[in-house]
Amino acid sequence: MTEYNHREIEKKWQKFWEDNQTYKTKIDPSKPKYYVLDMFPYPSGAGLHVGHPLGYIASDIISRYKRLKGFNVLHPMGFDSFGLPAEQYAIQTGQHPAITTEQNINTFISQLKNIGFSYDWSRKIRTSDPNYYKWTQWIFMQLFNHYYDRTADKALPISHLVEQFAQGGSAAVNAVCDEDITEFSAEEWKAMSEKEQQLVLLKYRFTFPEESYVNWCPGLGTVLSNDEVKDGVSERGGFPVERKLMKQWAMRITAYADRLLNGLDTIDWPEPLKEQQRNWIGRSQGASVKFAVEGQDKLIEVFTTRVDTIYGVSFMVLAPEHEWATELTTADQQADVEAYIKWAASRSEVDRMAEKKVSGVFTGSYCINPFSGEKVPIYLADYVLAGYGTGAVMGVPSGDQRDWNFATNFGLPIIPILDTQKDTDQQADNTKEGHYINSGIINGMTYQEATDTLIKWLEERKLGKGKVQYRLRNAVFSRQRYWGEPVPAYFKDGVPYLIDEADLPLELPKIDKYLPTETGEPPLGRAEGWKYKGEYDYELSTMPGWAGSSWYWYRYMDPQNNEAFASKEAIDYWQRIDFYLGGSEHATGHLLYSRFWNKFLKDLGLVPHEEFAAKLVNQGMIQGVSEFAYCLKKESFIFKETLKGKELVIPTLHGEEGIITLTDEIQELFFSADMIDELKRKYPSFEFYVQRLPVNHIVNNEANIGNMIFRNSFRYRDSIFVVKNGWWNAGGANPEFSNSDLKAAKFLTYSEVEKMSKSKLNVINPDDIVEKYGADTLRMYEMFLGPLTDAKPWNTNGISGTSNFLRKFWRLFFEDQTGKSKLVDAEPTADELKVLHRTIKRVEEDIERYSFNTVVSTFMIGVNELSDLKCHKKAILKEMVILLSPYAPHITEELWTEALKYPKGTLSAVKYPEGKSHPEAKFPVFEPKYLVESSFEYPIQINGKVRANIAFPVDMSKEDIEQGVLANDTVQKWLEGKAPKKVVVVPKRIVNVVL
RNA sequence: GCGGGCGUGGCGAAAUUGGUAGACGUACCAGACUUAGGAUCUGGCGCUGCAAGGCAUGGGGGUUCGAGUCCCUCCGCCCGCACCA
Repeated sequence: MTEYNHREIEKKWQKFWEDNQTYKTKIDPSKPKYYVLDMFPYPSGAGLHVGHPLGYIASDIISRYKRLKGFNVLHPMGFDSFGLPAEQYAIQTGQHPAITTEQNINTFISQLKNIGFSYDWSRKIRTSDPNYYKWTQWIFMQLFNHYYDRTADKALPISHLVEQFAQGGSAAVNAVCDEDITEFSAEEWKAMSEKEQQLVLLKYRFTFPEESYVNWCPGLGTVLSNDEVKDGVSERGGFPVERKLMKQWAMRITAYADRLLNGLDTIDWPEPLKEQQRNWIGRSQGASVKFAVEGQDKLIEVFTTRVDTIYGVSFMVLAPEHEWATELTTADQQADVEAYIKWAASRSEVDRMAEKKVSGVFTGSYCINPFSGEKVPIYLADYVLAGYGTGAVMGVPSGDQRDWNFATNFGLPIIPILDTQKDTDQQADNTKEGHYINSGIINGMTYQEATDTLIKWLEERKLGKGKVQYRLRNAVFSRQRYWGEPVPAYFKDGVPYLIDEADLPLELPKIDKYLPTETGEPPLGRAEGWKYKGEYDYELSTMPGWAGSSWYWYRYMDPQNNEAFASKEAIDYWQRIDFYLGGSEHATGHLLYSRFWNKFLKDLGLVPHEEFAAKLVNQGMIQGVSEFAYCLKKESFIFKETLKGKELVIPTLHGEEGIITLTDEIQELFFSADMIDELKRKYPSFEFYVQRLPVNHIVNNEANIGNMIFRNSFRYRDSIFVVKNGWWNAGGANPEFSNSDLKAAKFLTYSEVEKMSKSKLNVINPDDIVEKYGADTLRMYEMFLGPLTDAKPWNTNGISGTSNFLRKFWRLFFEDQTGKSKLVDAEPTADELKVLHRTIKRVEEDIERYSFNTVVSTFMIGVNELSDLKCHKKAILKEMVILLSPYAPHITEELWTEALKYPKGTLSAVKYPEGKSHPEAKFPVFEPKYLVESSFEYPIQINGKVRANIAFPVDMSKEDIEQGVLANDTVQKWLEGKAPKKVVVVPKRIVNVVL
């Protein structure tokens, strides 16, 4: 082999790893375990783009590094293969989603293998595989069969609940349940029919069907969970979402609200992500207060975080959807109220958020403030949300700006309640400082005294209590789709029952079309004769996407097991994820649901940890650079030819007219950058007449025209365009172009950084990079781009640097032309050892703190220095090979076997599954001997007091400093330039500075 | 509005604890070699200045012998949450 040929080498070693099952992992109690996991991808039809591998490369480096450190590493990969795109493709083409999914998975696998990941592919899983979703269904059944017992503070079997009901009725039970539970005695329980009992139990089960308002997305024909809705439209597809009352399965995640919150303090996850989860759970401490309705036997309960402001209440507001809204309406207000409710219901989430105007309507009824006994009017207003708290709010205009706005609008009194409140007739003041006024029993008290007094008063009279409210709501668990896990439940007499465990998996039936039925039932309604025991109707909706991903890390531990989701032995050994890597977009979806299911499984004693992933890192997104040009919209087409070279009259949106002189720069409908700026500045509405046209640029950002090379250019409709604000050829300056081909180059495009996606024509396929530069270069370059956690645009410009580095490394081993080995057996010099040891130290430290980009720099520096030293010594280079192997596994395997002539496959410890590894094949151990000379840290004394430590440069000798001689003039210069006048170096490593 | 983060050369970025700011890589300039190439090697490259030097980490102020790093303030950018009572 003469030159570094990445194509040959990578093919060879990938085949070797596959043939030898190099990365197959087994339980090995003699070694410490380490579990590295990537969030598994949805296998979309578009295949991988360069953004996907970023995290995979980092986790692969961690895996290979940990293996070299002697850990038994579990590093699997699989596919979250249920999902919408495959189903929509099925609707369009009639092809079964399983087929599409299978094809996509194969594409993904081959792309992943191209990059040389050390996955144990024998542990591959797919959530859409019946052998996998059997266990998703099994966990669902456990959820159905358990409830949350507050006394035990954990999940317990429903059978335990039934026993307690039989013994002491509902009073005997302290459990998480629906709000609308009615009390019953043990005798009443026993007297209930089977159906009645089941309906009661549903109010306790972790998963249960219920009528509830859901986010219905007509565009997708399904419901969405809160985290799948962004700004009132669906996250996927951007279709409008409306609120609709539907029968849905729900998951009682709220039972774990406190544990989900507290658990965050025990895990090493990014702080912003934890904060997002805390917000999502939204714990707020306050009180509930019951207001009696005048003339009716009703108590309106409100939740407030400021019960201390109770004497400032001047009105009561209910959400328009509140169940008592109509009952509280008096006859003369009926028309107004009905109109308001109707109007409020018609408004979408988006309207509601966009419109800040105060709206509301008086019901005609009044309620009584339990403290003051005062009568306050009851309103309906859509600033109160039906879904949070009780759907009712006490209005305190002096202390809350929204209440203030409402009160001002409807002419309601504003009562100041603290002596420190200012200008409450101008705006609300939410201060907690000062002493209460106008406030009955709390007059003169401070905030904490007042709150305690009021809550005590309420609790004594059973008119309220201290209460903790969560923003977190139960998760909707039904999707009206085909391509998901069937729910293993059937209905008898309107009550849901689980199918027999022996009947798992409940497989997806074949259907002829993938659309909902004519009657509006989910696609599974089309399955002919699909009934449990031929008799009972199955649940027709399927599970949401997050079901299969909420426990998958356990399946990798024991993927083929047919008796359990994973054997006890496997779970006991692998425990949990040590290093989990994925995008932050899963903060309130996958990562919250997974924590919930894991806690549930922990309560059942099936898994050992309360939290499933000890460490989590969010990799930043690699964005695409979208090139686009502006052109006139079709409607504006007439301007092009007729008005070229003339003063162009541009009509604007608002009817006025503008004039601009068009030059030759307008051709082919495109506008130059200068023109766009000018037009935009002059005519703000100009944008209305132009459209953004995405253009596909040439892969390597170069184009050949005649004998000139243009970089950063793109091709569109056979014309070459030069990107951004200028163009140049190899010569640099702006030449005049006479060639007619080049005229188009005068048109400049814009570029924007945005998410990589097929529709934006900005996708870079890693296969192309691998083909051109090799997988090792891709791996190193992606790490070199910047900190792992930062979002960054893909930019191929710098890739030659890492490519050159690998070639340079190669040349340390071989003669360029002859292919002869350059390696020698001579003893390394101190300089050579210094380079090696410094590299080892930095690489180790940087990998441990996940600073993958600086590791690449360290390699480059090391190799440059070894080149300068003309160091071709085996003793040095074999350690460099091991050191580099996590980053560039192919070239290092090749160099090891070819140049270092060790037996094949001794590079990494994992090659010897029987536990034997070559003595040399360990990660090099840091040997401080040669590092001492690279830098010193000395404490520096100023006027007798140690003020700082100084790191002295490499080329200053230890003796010089200790003898008080400053040999190095850089240090001297630096110190003299600053405040100290004289520097004295004293023995015992103290530098004494005299001012 | 609330919460979190960030701001360093033409560009991506280093600087682990307050201690020579800009490592490393790109891009660019000059040169060497030459089988003319998108190869390799050498030198240069924050700004300013002939130089010595001076000025530089968004602006201003502070603490310190010493600040990219800590504190205050203003400006700008990004992310998350948002009628949550």
